[in-house]
Amino acid sequence: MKLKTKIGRPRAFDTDEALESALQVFWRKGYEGTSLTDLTEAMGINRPSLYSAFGNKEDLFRKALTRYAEGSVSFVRNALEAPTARGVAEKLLYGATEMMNDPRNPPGCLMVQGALSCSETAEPIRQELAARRAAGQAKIRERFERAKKEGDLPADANPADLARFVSTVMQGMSVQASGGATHAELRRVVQLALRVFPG
Amino acid sequence: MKLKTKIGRPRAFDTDEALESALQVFWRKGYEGTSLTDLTEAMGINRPSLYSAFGNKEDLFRKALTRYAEGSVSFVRNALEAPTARGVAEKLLYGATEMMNDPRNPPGCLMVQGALSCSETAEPIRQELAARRAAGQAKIRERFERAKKEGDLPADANPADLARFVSTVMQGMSVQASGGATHAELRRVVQLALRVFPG
DNA sequence: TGTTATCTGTACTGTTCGGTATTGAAAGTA
DNA sequence: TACTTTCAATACCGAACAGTACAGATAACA
Repeated sequence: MKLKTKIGRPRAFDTDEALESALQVFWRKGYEGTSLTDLTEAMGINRPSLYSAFGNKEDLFRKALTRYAEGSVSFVRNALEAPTARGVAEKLLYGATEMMNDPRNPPGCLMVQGALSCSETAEPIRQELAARRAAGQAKIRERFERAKKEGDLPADANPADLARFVSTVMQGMSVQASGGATHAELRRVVQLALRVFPG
Repeated sequence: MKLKTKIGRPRAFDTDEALESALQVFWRKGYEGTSLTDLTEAMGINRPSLYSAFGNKEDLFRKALTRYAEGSVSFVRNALEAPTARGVAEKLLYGATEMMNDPRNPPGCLMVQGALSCSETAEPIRQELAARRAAGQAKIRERFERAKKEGDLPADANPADLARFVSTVMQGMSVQASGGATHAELRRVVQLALRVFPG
């Protein structure tokens, strides 16, 4: 669908780079805190170029969010493949500390920082973020259910509760990082959280 | 200073009720997501009345925040007086579950939901919230330091880390509540978090 | 070398934002 | 009753918001 005839004036900017710049701005300021002027300045393009390449502000945010999920958050996929439930939790939580304190990016997690509370007009974005968080948590729960079947988690363990616990800690870490918590501080939080897991 | 002569037309609205209404709106929509129109409609007063009684939007938010800290968050003060570190953690975390799921209020915690990410103009509010969260965490740390001296926490315990852990879980719970987590679900998260505390 | 399709840049749209000038109403004081 | 003080309500301000019309520029195609 991008393979149409190449007739006409070619695009003068790299859409991938522009999307990455937009992602950075949304990550730092949140959906509502970001203006189109913020975006066009960071992306180095004009408004009509932005609209023709990405649709409107909401479309652009969703595209940036997808890029984020497939980029910075890809560590989650690997974490879920760890051999034990404790290993999964370790990789998730330590992975989160690195992601949320990467000096190349704003602190915290876009799925938390993007739109926790907002006006009615941004409500669809808020819900999209909540749905993505819930989907991630469900993936963790499924992994823990498997771990329980495999005897890797004790028989009295509750996979849903453990998944929610891990999610809650990661989301709290986003708030902490946004408030200036250092990488070392978050790692010590993770060490404590991991006491909940056998192994 | 409110006891000046009562000359002149008296105020036609209850400032306390109006402030409570403003708090509810800020709590639900966040600082930037709330417009002056949202506020005046909820408070049942006109703009000039709002400005004369509360100053500008930022002043009003700070007043609402103080009301919040002295009202809904007052359970923290009681929690810190529990006899043991574990008791403190229990009261903090279970208190948070009730506060964040009180059907009379929006879900979550205003100090988290108010302004996690925002534009430059709201940056002072963002920092105020971060400072208040840090102050609360410091209070918990001091309480845990005392517990360690009293032998109530083991000698190898790190009060600062434990305080950050409890804060992190509470902040994560705010995100969870904002996403629709139920009271029972949050209570089970708390049960897991409390495994970190001896007793 | 035209023609056509697409992009870029300027300048603009209507709307909403936070904040205020102004006028008239309502109370206490004399 | 006349006066002073304070509040309430309308109507407005300039600025910023998301989004777009339009004209000029640049490429592939015939």
